[in-house]
Amino acid sequence: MSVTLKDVAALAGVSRSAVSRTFTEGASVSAKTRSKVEKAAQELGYSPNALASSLTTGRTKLIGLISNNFHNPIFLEVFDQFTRALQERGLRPLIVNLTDETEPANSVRMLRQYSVDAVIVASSTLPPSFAKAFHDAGVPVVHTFGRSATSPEVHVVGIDNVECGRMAARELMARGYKRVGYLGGPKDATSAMDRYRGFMEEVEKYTDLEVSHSFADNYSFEAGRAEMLRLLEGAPADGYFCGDDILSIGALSALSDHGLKPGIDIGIIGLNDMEMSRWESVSLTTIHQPIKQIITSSVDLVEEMLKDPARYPEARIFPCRVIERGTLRPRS
Amino acid sequence: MSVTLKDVAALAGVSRSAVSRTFTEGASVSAKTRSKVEKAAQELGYSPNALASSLTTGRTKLIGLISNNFHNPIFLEVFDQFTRALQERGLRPLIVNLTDETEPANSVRMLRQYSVDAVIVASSTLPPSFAKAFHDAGVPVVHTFGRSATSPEVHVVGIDNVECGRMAARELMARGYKRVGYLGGPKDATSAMDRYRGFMEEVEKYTDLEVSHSFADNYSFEAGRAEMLRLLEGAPADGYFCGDDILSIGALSALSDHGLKPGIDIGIIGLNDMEMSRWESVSLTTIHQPIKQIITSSVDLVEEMLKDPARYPEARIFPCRVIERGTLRPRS
DNA sequence: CGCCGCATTGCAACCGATTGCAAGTTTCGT
DNA sequence: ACGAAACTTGCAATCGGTTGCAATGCGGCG
Repeated sequence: MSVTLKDVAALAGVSRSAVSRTFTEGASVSAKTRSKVEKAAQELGYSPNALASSLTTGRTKLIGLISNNFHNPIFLEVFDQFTRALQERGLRPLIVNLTDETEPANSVRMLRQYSVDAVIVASSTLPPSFAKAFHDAGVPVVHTFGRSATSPEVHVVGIDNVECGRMAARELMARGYKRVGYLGGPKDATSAMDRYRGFMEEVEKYTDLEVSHSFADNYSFEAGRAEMLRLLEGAPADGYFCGDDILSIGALSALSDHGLKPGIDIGIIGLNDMEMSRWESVSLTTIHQPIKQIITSSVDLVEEMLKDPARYPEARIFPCRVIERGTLRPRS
Repeated sequence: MSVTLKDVAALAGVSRSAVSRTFTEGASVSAKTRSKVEKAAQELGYSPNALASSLTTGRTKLIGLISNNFHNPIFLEVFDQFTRALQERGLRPLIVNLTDETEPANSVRMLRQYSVDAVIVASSTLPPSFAKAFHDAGVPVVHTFGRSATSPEVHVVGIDNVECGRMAARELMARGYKRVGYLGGPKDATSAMDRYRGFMEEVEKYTDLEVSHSFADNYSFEAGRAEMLRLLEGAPADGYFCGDDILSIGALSALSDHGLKPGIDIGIIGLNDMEMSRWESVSLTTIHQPIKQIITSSVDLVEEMLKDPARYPEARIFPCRVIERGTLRPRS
């Protein structure tokens, strides 16, 4: 079928080893043999079989990329960045779509069958135990957007969600909101709970605040919208921290249904600063998360793990900052 | 390092062949050996190395998934569908992000190195020659969202873009628009040109129309918005066919900047019917493209190619229909 | 009881590459 | 010109599995 090492060796009149060596960095081949081999390879249209070589080298350059969030537009940006960053380093993303599945067992088995060199868990909702399962199975793993910890069990790259919760609370208070609410992602999402914790921690320092909270079914426009519509049925707060931009945008849509103006009637602050939040018609005040750096850093970390698999687990936490646009009233 | 066939064979006290056979469908093994092997495998946590076996079987179950569109939110839906459909069939998507690259040579070489069983080119902008390059290299390929043709050189699954152009034109005319415009994707995108062709074909049948056209830099919100802003500087048309929903949404944002109401001051019809188009604040009248069926059908086709690689190229074209929402005035 | 046929099993070659080792060839200093 | 050091090169084993083939064992039948 396809042309192999042997064919090239035969045509070039050298041994298979010689061919192999001309295609591996830093092997000992004379200029003469090399050129003979290259000519033959050219002629036959040969390119080495990466999987066969992985058998002996133990490296496939395949990286499992796992996610469970295919409804939040931010993930298009995330995939774009990840796939490019990996490609630039000669690594290949093998995607696992985890929708409707929370058990790691299947993914672990599957990715081990394909001998991935490492795994990236790109999810802000999965618990640390998920990534841990790969670690336990001997597969190097980094959990991007994962729950940060002072002594992580696996590599984590992301933000301090608790601190973001505090930051949002402080921002609402600085603008004089007195009836504040947290509208978070699903209760089983670690990010939703961490942001909630930070938010509550901060608002509880004050006694003149009326605090409420609720959780959307998932991180999506529809869920954010539905939850805000529900809140508007009763007595809503006047300032909300929505745990994610796409929830915020859903919530904004609900406000608009009720003829309420964001930033005037009700304040909203999001988290992520995704592309859409900058759109004129949205203009969402939000907490910026440095996605690009997080992803670059994650892939850096993957490379370092490949060099030293026993590397001690590390948490890389990036600072966030508030981006002021139009959905909160001015600071008082 | 990891546990292999040999380890299991040793523990179970059988030959390596026996172990291999218990893990391959329909091989001849007695119940007794099978259970011995299964017990040993269980104990050692063995799972077969898919890549090693691919060496002899010639099947990796790896499918290259190539795209160059990571800025259009519709592609999040596309990736979701593709990855799930492939997984359900036991196939693994190996992603290639083609941003800023139009030459197939690199992708072909890379995917051949990884011995993918087949390739899916998911792009409405790449020319047929791109997919053809895989075919020529002996890699089965299906071009999803590709340019349809009566005698395709490779398998194509998608819609008839020319017909969609006509459909949009008819729709604008049925609603009494007289100064009509096409605001398409980039000029080098096959879909943009095909839609343009159909649109012009239809409007040129009438002499009482004033027709204009322009092309955005790419299929993105920003590009659609920028192009519409530019048009609004001069004398805009009163009814536009935007070659894609995300362009439409960008254009809507531009209208809103100028205080213009879609459906009242200027009509807009898009194409795709992506999730966002249904959002209240958008409510885009658009041409629905049956994404899910297209993707399922593409993956079906991949499976059939695996069975019969010499399969004769086929075009599977799905019908589209207009979804009426709020950005065109009522039919007159 | 003997023979036949079938299911099961292990041997060994092979898939496409890499690599340690030893033999052969250069290169270079003196 | 000679010998040692440094390169090159091919052989053969190996990576983790698969599979054709021949050998083995078994049951069943006459």
